[in-house]
Amino acid sequence: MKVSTQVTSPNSVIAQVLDLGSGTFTQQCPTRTLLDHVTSKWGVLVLVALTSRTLRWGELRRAVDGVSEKMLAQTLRTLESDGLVLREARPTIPPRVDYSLTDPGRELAGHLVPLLRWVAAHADATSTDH
Amino acid sequence: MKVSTQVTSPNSVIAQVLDLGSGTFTQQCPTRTLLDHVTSKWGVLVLVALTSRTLRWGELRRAVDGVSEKMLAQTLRTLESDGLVLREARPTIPPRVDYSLTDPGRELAGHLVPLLRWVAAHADATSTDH
DNA sequence: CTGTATCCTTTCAGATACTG
DNA sequence: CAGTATCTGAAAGGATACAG
Repeated sequence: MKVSTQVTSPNSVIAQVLDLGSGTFTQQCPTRTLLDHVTSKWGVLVLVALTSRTLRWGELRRAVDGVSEKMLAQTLRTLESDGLVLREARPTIPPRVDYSLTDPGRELAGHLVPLLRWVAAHADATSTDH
Repeated sequence: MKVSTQVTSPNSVIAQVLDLGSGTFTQQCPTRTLLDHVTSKWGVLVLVALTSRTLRWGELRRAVDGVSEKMLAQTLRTLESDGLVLREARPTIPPRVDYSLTDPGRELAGHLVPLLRWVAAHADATSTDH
């Protein structure tokens, strides 16, 4: 009859905060993978940039300052396979490819925008108070 | 009065979406650093875990499944220096250290919780439709 | 214009061992 | 209990060249 101080499952705290079944956001959970995609360095910025409107490859590259071609391509492929971004290639010369948010992508971006607004508003304060 | 297709600054798209001055979230912008901290692999989970209540080191380690001691320490130091997490060490034997959210940290976590809820709700769908 | 392929450097991250 | 220090392999990321 052991009354341990740790009766609950490993990550119960996070699951509890989110009102979800225990086991969510454990290491093996698929949520972890998706979370890493959407919170990736470039993923966040791409999703937010596409909030305004459909953008072409070149426009995206300029919108997301500092991204390399390699990382932009990789990020877009990931987000597309996650069903968050729609890629539409037109077989014209010169080629033209449009990127836009899917419905789920737009929903997600809706959560990211206020987050980035908060970050922008507090970046100065946090960098000066240490 | 030039009405070119590209009159605005490099990353104007993102600044426009966020209703902020052009230049926000450029590569050199301090917002980028803070954004990377709060959207880091372990940072997000630590902040959400601390939403429920103050947690001790050992509790945090169990709450954030899969994190190594090294990464937990590194993440906590970063979040503390950003003014998001408060660290309170008690000089007792054995040592006890409490971690909690500061007011800004709590505000930020308020944006992260709905994001993680959305991710949890869509993880299955996005992983099966490719 | 829209990418892909390759190389190379830097950073991330886990394992292990050790300290107060 | 709550960390730090060091080592090493894996992964991210950038630069360049090139292709459709």
